[in-house]
Amino acid sequence: MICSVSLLHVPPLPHRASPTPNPITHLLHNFSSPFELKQVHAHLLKTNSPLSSIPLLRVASVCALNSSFSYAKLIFELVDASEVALWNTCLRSLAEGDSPVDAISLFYRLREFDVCPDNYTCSFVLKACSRLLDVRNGRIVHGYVEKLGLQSNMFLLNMIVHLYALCGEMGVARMVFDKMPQRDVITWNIMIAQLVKRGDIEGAYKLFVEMPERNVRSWTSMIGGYAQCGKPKEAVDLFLEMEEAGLLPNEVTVVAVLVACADMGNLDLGRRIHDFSNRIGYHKNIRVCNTLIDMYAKCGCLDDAYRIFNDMEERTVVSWSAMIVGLAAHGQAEEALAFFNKMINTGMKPNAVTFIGILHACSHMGIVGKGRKYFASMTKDYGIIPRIEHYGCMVDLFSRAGLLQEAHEFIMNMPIAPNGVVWGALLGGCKVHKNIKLAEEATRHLSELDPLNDGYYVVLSNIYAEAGRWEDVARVRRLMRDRGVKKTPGWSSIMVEGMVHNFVAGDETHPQTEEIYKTWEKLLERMKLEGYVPNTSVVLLDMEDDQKEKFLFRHSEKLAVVFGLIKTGPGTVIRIMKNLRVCEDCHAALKIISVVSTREIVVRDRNRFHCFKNGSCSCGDYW
DNA sequence: ATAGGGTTAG
Repeated sequence: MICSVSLLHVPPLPHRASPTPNPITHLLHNFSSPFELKQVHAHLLKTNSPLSSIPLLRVASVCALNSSFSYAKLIFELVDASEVALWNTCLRSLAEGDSPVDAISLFYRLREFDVCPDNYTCSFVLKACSRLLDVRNGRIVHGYVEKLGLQSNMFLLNMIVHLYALCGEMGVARMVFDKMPQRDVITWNIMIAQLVKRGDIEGAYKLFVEMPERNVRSWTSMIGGYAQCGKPKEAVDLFLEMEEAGLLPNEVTVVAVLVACADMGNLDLGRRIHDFSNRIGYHKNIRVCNTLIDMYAKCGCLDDAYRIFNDMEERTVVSWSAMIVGLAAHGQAEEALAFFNKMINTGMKPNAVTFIGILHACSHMGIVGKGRKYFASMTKDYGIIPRIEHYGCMVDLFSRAGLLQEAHEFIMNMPIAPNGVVWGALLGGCKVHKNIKLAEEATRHLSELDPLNDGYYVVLSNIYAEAGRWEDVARVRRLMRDRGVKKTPGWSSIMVEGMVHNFVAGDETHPQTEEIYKTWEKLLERMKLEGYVPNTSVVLLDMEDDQKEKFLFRHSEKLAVVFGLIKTGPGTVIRIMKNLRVCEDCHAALKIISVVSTREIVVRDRNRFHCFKNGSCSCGDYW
């Protein structure tokens, strides 16, 4: 009996669609026991089927794994190829199939029956270990690699380093890495990517600097790492450096740098990457488009986000969710919900993030009833178990709407432990709706859950200040000092001609400070004619009103807007980024500025967008 | 034969 070698490459393929639903054919390709094999065998004899219809390697694998090892060997005698090579092919299909454990079992049987593993054998078993995160067997295979004298095979050592790192054994990975007589780019890249994944961006950067040569993947890992850990500036700088070095970004690089652009609101670079992607063809890539949607939405350009979404030939749940989350952040609740309906109608299944967007939209527009409905529907209709984020949205929804008691009860009845964000949402509602008692309750939990977050102390002291309880304000201040908590200084930034200009309150460091304040004075006169009245109650210091006005007029977002008016031509949209939330006075001022300057002003707040146009804001003053 | 990618509440 001779069989054609092409048979060797018939994979087990449990998924293979059989044109004729013949149960025997099906069994032949999917059997997993010698008993089933006998049935097949009997059938083949009866029908006199050609031998070429038999997937020999699968037969051998199943036999070997089911204590008919010698039978398996017999099969291999029929084939004109070396025995190890045949076993290696079996191992590979097992390692890459949906039962990698079998590859490991087969490996041990090979040893039992004196089949000597070679470098390929080891590579496939290591692959199986990686897929299973099985470091125990990995260690054993590592031992064999050394015993077989393969300890200088870079392929294998790379896989071993990768395996240890994947399984969280960074120390061992590092030791193997350090001991390697030679390393290639991949060795370094494996270490860098794994360090980044474990959040050790500094460790990764050290290796990145140290490595003798870097390829696109090395750069991409670092850029992605910085983008992910909230250091978008570093990510962008590295990206520019990479371009300088003459390397061409790939799709993954583009995604990574776009995430950074989104985070820091760097629209200029984001647009440039978009152009580049269109030129080079990356715009056909779904992930690139999803990230572009998010980038544009986070940079305040919903129209552009929508254009990307619209032009996509294929969309995933992420594309839809990115749009919904973006619309929610812009306060366009109705549109967000309309999007959700369209999404459902196209048969797309929403996920947990989709609902974060939906609930976010409801809470920002105060549509409590709908929020409740969606929260219930999420589990009932889509089987999604609410996560802490969803509970946070609900507490925010109730709190903003003034349903503070309900919010409190909701927290007490949560099936999972509330975190700082959840109590923080209640605290925020307490400030808007002036409820000192519940604010104090929230604060009690917050000083346990998130004692170093300055924001909560600030809100509480603001609540006291508004009520004129200055001795309590002083007490909170003391508490902050005792705990070493410092108030984050507010800043606003604006990008002009590719340069970021940053302003803090009362800023006098900007080279054009004088011009800015002069322009502000002139602007202020026109604003007052339009009905602007400074709202000094937002200045929570115990002082005279004219003093307060001085503080008020030097808020960073006002300075940034004035600078934008000076530096950009008529009709240009002014885009501001802010690290905290917009104060009530600035909010009122920006509405009026949008009228007297006939400009659109988009402010990205700590957690949403305000789009000021013709005297009103997209948030509908509910924020 | 060996290395990666997006959306997330305040």
